[in-house]
Amino acid sequence: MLDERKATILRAVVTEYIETAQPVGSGHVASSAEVNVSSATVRNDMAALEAEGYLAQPHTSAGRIPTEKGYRFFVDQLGGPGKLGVSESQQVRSFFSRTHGEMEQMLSDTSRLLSSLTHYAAVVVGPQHEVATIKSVQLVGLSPRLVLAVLVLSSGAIEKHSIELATDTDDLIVNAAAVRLSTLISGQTLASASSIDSQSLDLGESADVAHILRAALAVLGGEHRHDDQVFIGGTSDMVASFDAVRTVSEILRILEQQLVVVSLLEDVLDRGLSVAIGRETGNEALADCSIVVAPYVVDGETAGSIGVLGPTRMHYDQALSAVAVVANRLGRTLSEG
Amino acid sequence: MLDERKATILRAVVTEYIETAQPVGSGHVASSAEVNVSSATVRNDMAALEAEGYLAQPHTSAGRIPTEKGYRFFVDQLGGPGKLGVSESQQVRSFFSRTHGEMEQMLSDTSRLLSSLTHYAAVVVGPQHEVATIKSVQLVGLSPRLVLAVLVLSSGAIEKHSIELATDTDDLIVNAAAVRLSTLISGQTLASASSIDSQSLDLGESADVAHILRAALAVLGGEHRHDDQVFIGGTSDMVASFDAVRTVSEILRILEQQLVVVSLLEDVLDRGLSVAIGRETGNEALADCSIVVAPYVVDGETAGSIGVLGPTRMHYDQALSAVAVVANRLGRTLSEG
DNA sequence: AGCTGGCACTCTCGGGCTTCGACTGCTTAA
DNA sequence: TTAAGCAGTCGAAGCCCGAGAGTGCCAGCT
Repeated sequence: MLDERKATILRAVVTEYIETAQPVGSGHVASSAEVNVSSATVRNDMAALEAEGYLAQPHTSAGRIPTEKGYRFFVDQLGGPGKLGVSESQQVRSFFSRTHGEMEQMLSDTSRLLSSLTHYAAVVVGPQHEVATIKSVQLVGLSPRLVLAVLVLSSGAIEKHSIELATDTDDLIVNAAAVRLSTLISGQTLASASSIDSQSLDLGESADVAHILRAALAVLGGEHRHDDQVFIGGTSDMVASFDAVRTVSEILRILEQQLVVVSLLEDVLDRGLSVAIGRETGNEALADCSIVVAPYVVDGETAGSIGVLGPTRMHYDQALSAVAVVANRLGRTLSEG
Repeated sequence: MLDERKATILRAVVTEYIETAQPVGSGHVASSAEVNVSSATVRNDMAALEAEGYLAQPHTSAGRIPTEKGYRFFVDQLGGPGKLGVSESQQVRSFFSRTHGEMEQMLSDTSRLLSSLTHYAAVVVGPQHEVATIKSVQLVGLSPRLVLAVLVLSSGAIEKHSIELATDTDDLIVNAAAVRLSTLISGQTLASASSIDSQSLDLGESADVAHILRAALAVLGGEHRHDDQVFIGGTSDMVASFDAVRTVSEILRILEQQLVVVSLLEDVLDRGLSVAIGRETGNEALADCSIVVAPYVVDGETAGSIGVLGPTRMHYDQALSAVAVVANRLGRTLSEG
């Protein structure tokens, strides 16, 4: 599609623009190291690249800036993540050697790590609970009509659900229900636990206990995917890449809607991409943003995803490497635990 | 200190400036409803107000803008929070009638409510755990050397701590330790639980069980205040009040450090204030910001605090009312549960 | 045929200049 | 003590102009 020289010129324009945020002219390209032709030749090729939709001109007699198609070509021909710089990979190593236990804390710290590596906003989506099995379940009565169910999953995650009862209860009943519930669902996955037929268990229970059990199972079934854990860090870094407060505000609004963020990342992965550029993100408010995303694998299963959100003119190579390395290490660390 | 007319003029300047973000001149003040003197008289008084430090001039022949001292006077003479508008108080009522159970979710939603009421960033600091008693404690073995301790507090909050062991263990030992631990600390406060002398319990335990118990108690003691729960919402709204991306980035950096935010709010409360203006916040990066904060009371005890963070030219009356009303309702709702 | 140098043209950006208008401060009179 | 008037100040906006950066195209060279 693009001959070698045009590809080189396009590459040069993109890297230069990412660096300077200024439209880049034929002169700069011609004087760059990889290009050995005169500026006039570059001009001709740049005109062709513009005609084909890879570049755009903010106005006549200004330099060119890459279009989304231009960035897309640039990213595609990058061909996968490169290596991390020494200080960065040092930082990653020391982070993962230091980190331990406490999943929630770890994921939150990971988002901080990723944003500090890339200087963009980092998003870490916690493991799906569907594959994890229930390690332990506990019911705690907080008030006569309010019971808290606390589940500990094999992944180390904790789920809590409050159960509101129609009638008063007491600790004895709650404990009886807890024991029964524990034998019913321990060792199962959340999905299979929530599909237990609550009709089948009325036999042999007191009405009160059965009442609580049914309410508990209903609650487990109800909230399925609702509580993906999402950790977002480094928004202040990312903000510095933009110059209109208006844009910043819109982007922050997106990031505040965690459900949107999660589906954003998963959409991108579903489409088999690791980078979504501008409108490719599927969100008009992110027209000036790109997303770099990677899944992480725990015990052979894709568990969650991590990503960074930055301006379309982001340092794709660095972001790709950072995301890839961190996803890899995070998966491995979670697998051990 | 200030005669009535000067106070009125100052009030007019502040409200006008809050509305328009433009320096306000003597003409505007003179034509405002509450002032019945000519612009020349206003000019004289404004010059005096400037000399006394309530107003400042960006440059000669521009209008005046309030200084921090000016805002301070304005806020003080406001004399406590006023009433909320009808649509806002409607919103609050419907929120608190809808909300129920699940504390974490409730606090997070509260921060959303508060930011939607004020259009500034809202901070909600969860109840301190120190006063709450331990309702239930559970130990779950995740791997041979990793045990998760899950505490349910009377407030409905959940604390989890991972415990790393020096030697392998198994479920039998963990369960024995859990039973023992439960009898030891159930019903106590976190503070008193963590002060249990771990020497006194070696008797009558197997070495393995004692090992876990000691580790568990150590962990409880260690992290004391560390995990205040903080919920921040509405940053995108607040951002829109500023016009320099630079400023925005610095403010976001502060908000990302949750520990800083918590101590910021508590500092203000400790000084007996409900509003901190500009540098009064004690943070140079927040020189252009003000904080409005209120504690909330659960079961007669001050449990936590909520606040909003906005530009110094914020709508103090609205913010004060919103914070006061929400703090009040939140405390009452948490007291019932 | 393809590349290059040259040239005319376009358009932004910044400086300098002027005008306009919004203020102020001061002086004077009621 | 207040009001009115007046001169003075300074930023904002508009305008012009020159400089500079870039472009497109053409003619000539390899």
